Amino acid sequence: MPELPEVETTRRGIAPAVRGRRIAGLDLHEARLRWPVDPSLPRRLAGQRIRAVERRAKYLLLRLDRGTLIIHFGMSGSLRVLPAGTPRRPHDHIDLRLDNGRVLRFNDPRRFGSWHYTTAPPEQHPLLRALAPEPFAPEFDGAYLYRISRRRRVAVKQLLMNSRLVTGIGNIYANEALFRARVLPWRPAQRLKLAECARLVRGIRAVLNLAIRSGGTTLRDYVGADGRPGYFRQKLYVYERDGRPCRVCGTPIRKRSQGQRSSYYCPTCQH
DNA sequence: ACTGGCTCCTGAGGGC
DNA sequence: TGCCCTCAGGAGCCAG
Repeated sequence: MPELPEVETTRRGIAPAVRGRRIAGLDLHEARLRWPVDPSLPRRLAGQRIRAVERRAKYLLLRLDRGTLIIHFGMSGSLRVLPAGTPRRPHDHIDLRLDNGRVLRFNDPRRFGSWHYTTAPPEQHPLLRALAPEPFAPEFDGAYLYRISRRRRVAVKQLLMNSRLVTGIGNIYANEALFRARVLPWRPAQRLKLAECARLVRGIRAVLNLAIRSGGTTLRDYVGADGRPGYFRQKLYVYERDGRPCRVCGTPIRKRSQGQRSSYYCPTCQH
């Protein structure tokens, strides 16, 4: 799923229902996620209050009294707020029961998601330690992108999807940001001009902002905290639009395989 | 130090 | 209808 806009939409959706609540219990129905979920989680979390709901890159962070829950949605994960006692559906793996009669329920058909708990500062956790700056942080600018792309031969699209270099971007938003910056996805990173890097930063921020405002992009599994899909899909310029006319110039959008993933581009607008 | 390929898993959709 | 193949919002890990 879940690139930055979907995680952020979930964060905003669940925050009002969970912030300040006490954890009544955790039901672990399926621990075989990307990494096995710690079976002592129920004991360790019970009774703690949820102090804040934050996001780092594509990770959702629940700040508790004595530690932090670090949740990742993988390719197909989602988190919903439901009334206690709502019958479980297929792939509902974890329930975080709250003291207000609600349950925070994690569903993930492909089980690429993860749940970790740490009592150390979360930024020191191995999964978060090496992450690049947030796309909206001041230090993430054209000069930054230009600097990290020197000497790298990888295609610019791969660079955008490398979380040690750029965070929050997956296949959908990489394609969309490249279209907005008018840069072809397979351009070697080291050949980018400073002006193109600046356009990419603007394109990344614009597409992420708009997607957040639309509640994210739903292709298959993703739903927000209220169970409703995101509707940014209708505003996509290139992703899964091959054969259809470019919204800017009318040229048919093309699709090409790049590193085990699909790239979509306008052969006229992008160079 | 980079880079590309493989891997985990389930489900949907297309071709025959 | 059913079977087989390909592909899908991620990203850690490994060999070269």
